[in-house]
Amino acid sequence: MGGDSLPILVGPTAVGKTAVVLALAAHLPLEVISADSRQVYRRLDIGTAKPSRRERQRVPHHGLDLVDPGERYSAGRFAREATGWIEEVRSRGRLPVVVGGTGLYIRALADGLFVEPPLDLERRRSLEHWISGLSVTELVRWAGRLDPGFAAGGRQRATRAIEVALLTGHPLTAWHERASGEGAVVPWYVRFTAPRPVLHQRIRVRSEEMLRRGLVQEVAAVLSEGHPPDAPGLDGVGIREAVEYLHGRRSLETVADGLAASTRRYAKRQETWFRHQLRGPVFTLDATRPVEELAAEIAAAWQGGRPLLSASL
RNA sequence: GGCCAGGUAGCUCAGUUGGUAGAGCAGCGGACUGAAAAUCCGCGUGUCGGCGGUUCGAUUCCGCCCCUGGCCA
Repeated sequence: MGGDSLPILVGPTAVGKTAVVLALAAHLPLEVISADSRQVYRRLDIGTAKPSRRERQRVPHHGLDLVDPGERYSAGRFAREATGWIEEVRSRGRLPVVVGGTGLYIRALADGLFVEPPLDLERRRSLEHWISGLSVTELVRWAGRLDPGFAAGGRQRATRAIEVALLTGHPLTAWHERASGEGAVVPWYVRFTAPRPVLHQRIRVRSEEMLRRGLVQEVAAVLSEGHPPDAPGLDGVGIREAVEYLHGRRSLETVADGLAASTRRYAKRQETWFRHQLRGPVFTLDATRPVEELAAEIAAAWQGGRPLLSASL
C-alpha cells in the first residue's frame, strides 16, 4: 500500500508551482497529473494559465484539454481519470506527480468521494428546470428540509443537496457518513505558500501578462463558437471579467483590475483550503525561495523517505 | 490674489439638528464530498485636514491656516 504513495504539489494560483515542477523534473523522472478544474477546458489556454507547449514538451502533462467549454467536468470524473493516468505513468516506470490548485479534485483523488449511484438523467433534467425557477432563500430552505445536516451554502450547494436527496433517496450528509473515506492514492503533500504581498505582486504581473497575450480575444473566440456566457468553461477568474467586457457590461480599463482582484480572492480561498483541508503529511515550503533550491529539497525529501516536515504556517 | 465646492476607513462616499461615526469596494479570517477559478459565512478605532475659539462636551458651530478641484482675475 505504501507503494501507492505519490507527491501532490499544491498551492495558490501564481505561487510558482509550474516553475518548481519543471526544475524538479531534472531530479526525478516525473510526469505531471494536473489537478486543475479550469485547465481541462480546450481553447482556454491564456485564461487558465496552462503550461506552454514548450513546458509540456519538457515534462509530459495529463489532465489538460479534456473537454469543450460547453461541457461540465467534475471532481468525480477527475478522480477516476487521474487514477488511470497515474497507473499508466507508473507502468512506464515513471513517477506521477499531482500538481494543482483545485482542492476538491485533490480531495476526490486522495480521500475519495462517496460513491454516487447512477442518477436518472430525465429526472435530473426536470429537477434542474424546476430548481432554476426558485430563489436562493427557497432553495436553502428546501435543502434544509430534505437534509437536516445541510449547514451552509447558497444556490449551488443547496441545489446539489436537493438533487442528491431527491434523486438518490438519501440526504447528502447521510452519504457522507457512510462513505469509506479511502482514496485511490496515498498522498505526500508539498504545499507552497508565499507572503500575501508577494502573492499579490505575482498576481498583478501575471494578470497584465494575460491581457497582453490576448485573454480577451481568446474568450471572444470561444464565445463566437456559440457558447452561452454562463458555459462551464467560461465561469472562471478573469474569464468572467472578459465576458463582461465583451457584453458591454464592463469597460476595458477595469478588466485588468477586476481580473487581478478576483484572482487575489481566489488565491486566498485556496490558501485557506490548503491550510486546513489536507489529510495526510504536509511538507510546507516558502515559494519565495529559489526554484532550484526548492526542487532539490523536494527531490531529496522524496528519495530519502519523505521526512514528515509538517510545518505550521 | 478673490469667490465657490470639497478634505471622514487603503479607495469611493454617507452621516452626526453638538454627546468622538458607517456603507460599498478592497483587505483579513473561516467553511467546503461529482459545477469548486464554484458556492457561502464572519470581521469596521479611523489624530472625521491642522491650530485656536465658543461649550460641561466639537468630527459637527465660529475664526485662521494648509491641501485638492472649479470659476474669476
